[in-house]
Amino acid sequence: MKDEFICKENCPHYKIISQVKLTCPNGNAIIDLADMFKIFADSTRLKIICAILKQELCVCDISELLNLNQTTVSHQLKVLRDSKLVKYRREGKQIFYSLKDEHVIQIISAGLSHISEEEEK
Amino acid sequence: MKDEFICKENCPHYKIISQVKLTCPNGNAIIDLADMFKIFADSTRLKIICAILKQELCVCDISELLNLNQTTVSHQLKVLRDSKLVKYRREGKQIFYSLKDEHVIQIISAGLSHISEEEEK
DNA sequence: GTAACATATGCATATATATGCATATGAGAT
DNA sequence: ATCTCATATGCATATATATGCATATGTTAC
Repeated sequence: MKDEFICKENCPHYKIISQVKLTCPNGNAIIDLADMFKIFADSTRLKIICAILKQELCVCDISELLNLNQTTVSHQLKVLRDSKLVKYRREGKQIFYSLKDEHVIQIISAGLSHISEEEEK
Repeated sequence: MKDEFICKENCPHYKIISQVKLTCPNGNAIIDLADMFKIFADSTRLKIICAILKQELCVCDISELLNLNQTTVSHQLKVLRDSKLVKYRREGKQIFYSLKDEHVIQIISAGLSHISEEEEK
């Protein structure tokens, strides 16, 4: 990628750019943030999250409720476990999942309020 | 997908399930929400968003600042335009992009506060 | 008009990932 | 120990999407 032909002298506003560089989150934080949003970027996972938003449910309940294959639910629950968004407890043969903290609710409601405002326009 | 062999009589907690069905966002809202989070789920787009968080920048500035190919930046700006998260204005040959509203900042800071709390643990 | 520049877009490709089948694991009941 | 049930996991596959090259579009200057 040659940078000579890209508006080197004319265009870039160097003073602004150096200011922005200071205030931007650093590269790792950005990647962590993107990884976190990836978790919410799948409708199946979002449905699961919403299902356990207010109470714990076992895997089978979630499958039944959302009309999803048990395998699919387990796969996505693993993703949610790995990203530490859910906790779980065993009770006999069943495993009950629930949300780990309140941040999830904040993130989702921030998203929902954006969506709903878009619809008004 | 046969539903007979899935814990039909033993497991599902039908009363809870019917309650949850009432409180869950409906399918379309979930899909819209997932689509919105998809936008934030890519580090290149997040970088671009952060770059224009506080002031407008032209495409060339963004490429320069983030050390990204101009084509890549244009592609991702198109995604952001299509999802109505950014606005833009032309000034001569250059086009300046900026954020469209405050929701973006709320969503990102909700995400950031989750990230930073995770690190403390 | 043409040349130069800033940005956008079509196409091809590489990479990620969501899903489902088959099967493994782990727990209770007999 | 064996059977059944609830859940998890390995593997294969289909789909989505991020990127870059080549090129098109739109603007200014001459």
